[in-house]
Amino acid sequence: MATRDNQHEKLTEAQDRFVASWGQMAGAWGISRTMAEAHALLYITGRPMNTDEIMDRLQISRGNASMSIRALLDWGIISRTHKRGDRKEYFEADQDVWSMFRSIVRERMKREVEPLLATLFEIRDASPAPDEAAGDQQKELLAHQKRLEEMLSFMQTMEKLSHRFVSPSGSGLELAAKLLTKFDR
Amino acid sequence: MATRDNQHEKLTEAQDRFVASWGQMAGAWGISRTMAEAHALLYITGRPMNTDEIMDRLQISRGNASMSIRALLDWGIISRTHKRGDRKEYFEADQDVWSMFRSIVRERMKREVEPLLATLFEIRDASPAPDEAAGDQQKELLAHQKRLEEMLSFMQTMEKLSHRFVSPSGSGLELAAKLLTKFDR
DNA sequence: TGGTTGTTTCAGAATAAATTGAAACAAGGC
DNA sequence: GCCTTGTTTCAATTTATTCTGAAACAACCA
Repeated sequence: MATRDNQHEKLTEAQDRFVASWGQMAGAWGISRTMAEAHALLYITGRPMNTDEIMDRLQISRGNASMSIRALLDWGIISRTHKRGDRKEYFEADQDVWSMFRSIVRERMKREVEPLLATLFEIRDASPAPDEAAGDQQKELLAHQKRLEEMLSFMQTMEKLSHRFVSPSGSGLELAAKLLTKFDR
Repeated sequence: MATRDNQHEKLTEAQDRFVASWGQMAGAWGISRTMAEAHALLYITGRPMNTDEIMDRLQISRGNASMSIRALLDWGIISRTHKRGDRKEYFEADQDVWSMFRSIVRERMKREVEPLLATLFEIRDASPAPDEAAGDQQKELLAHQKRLEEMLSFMQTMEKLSHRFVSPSGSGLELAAKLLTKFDR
C-alpha cells in the first residue's frame, strides 16, 4: 500500500498548495485570507466538512472558522448540509466555477458598487449648477459636471452589464466569454 | 461676488465628497485609501497638481504623497507634466474613464491573475495521476483533477477575455458593454 | 563648489484588520 | 429541569498595513 499512501500524501500536498495560493490572492482583493482559504479548501476537496475539520486543516481558531464560514454563506458560495446521525453542521462549496463567480460578482456589486453609485448621484445633485454667464468659473463647473456624468455613466453600464449576466437564468456569461475569446483579434 | 464664492465652495465640497467616497471604496478592493483618494482628486479636479497641492488637499505627509503618486504612475492612470518656469513636477489623471479602467484591469491581471495561473499549472502538474485501477481513491484523484482543470479553464478564459479587450486597440470593450446592456433581457 | 529646491526612501509610529479564546447562547436528549 | 454537544459572539490581543518625518539623494544654478 505504499503507492496508495504516496498518492494520498501528494493529493493532500496539492490541496494545501491550492489553498495557500488562493489565500495569497485574497489580500489583493480585500478579502480576508482565512475566508479565501476556507473556501478554497471546500472547493478543492469537493466534500462537505464540518467546523472542526476546517479548523484542524487550516490551523485556525473556532471563532475564526465560524465567522469565515458565516461570511461564505452570506456570499452564497457555500451551503449547509447535514449527515445522518451527526448533529454537526457540514459545509460544501458550490462546485460550478462560473456560478461561483456570478455569486461573487453579484455580491460585490450589491455591497460596493451600488452604494457608491448612490453617493455619486447625491454628489451630482449637490454640485453647483453653472449659470448662463461664460466666465472661466462657469466653464469649470461644466467640466466638473461632465466628469461626474462620465463616471456615473461608466458605473451604470457596469451595473447593467453585471445584472445582464449575473442575475436570472444567468449562464449567459460563460457562453459569451467563451465566444469572445474564441476568435483571436 | 458672493454668488461666485458660494459656487466655488460648493464645488470644493462636491470634490471632497467624491474623493472621500472613492477612498472608502478602496479598502474593499485591496487598494490603499490614500492612493485612491489621490487619484480621485486628480480625476475630479481635472487639472495637473504638484505634490504640495495634493499633500495639502488630502492632509497627508510628503512621503505618503510621493509613494502614492509613484504607485499611480506605475498603474499608468496618471502621468507627469511640467509647467514652464516651475521646477516642480505636476501630475494629471487620465480623463477617459474607460481607458483608466482598461489600465486597471491590465495591471491587476498582470500582477494577480497571471502569477496565480502559473501556480495553478504547477499544482496540476505536481498532482498525483490516477492509475487504471477503479478504486475510490482513484475516483477521488480524478475528481481532484477535474476541479483543478475547471478552475484553470475559467481563469484562462478570463485572461483571454481581458487581453481581448484591454490590450491593443483597446476600445472594443466600451462598445461591447454598451451593446450588451442596450437590449434588456 | 556650495546653496537652493524638489523628490525619494525607509525605519519607526500610528492605525486598521484579522484572530483568538472564553463566555453566552441554542438545541437536543434524558 | 439539567446535562451534553455544537455554534455564535465579542472584548482583548496579535498581526499586517499604512503613514510619517527626517535624512539621503538629485538636479539645477550662481
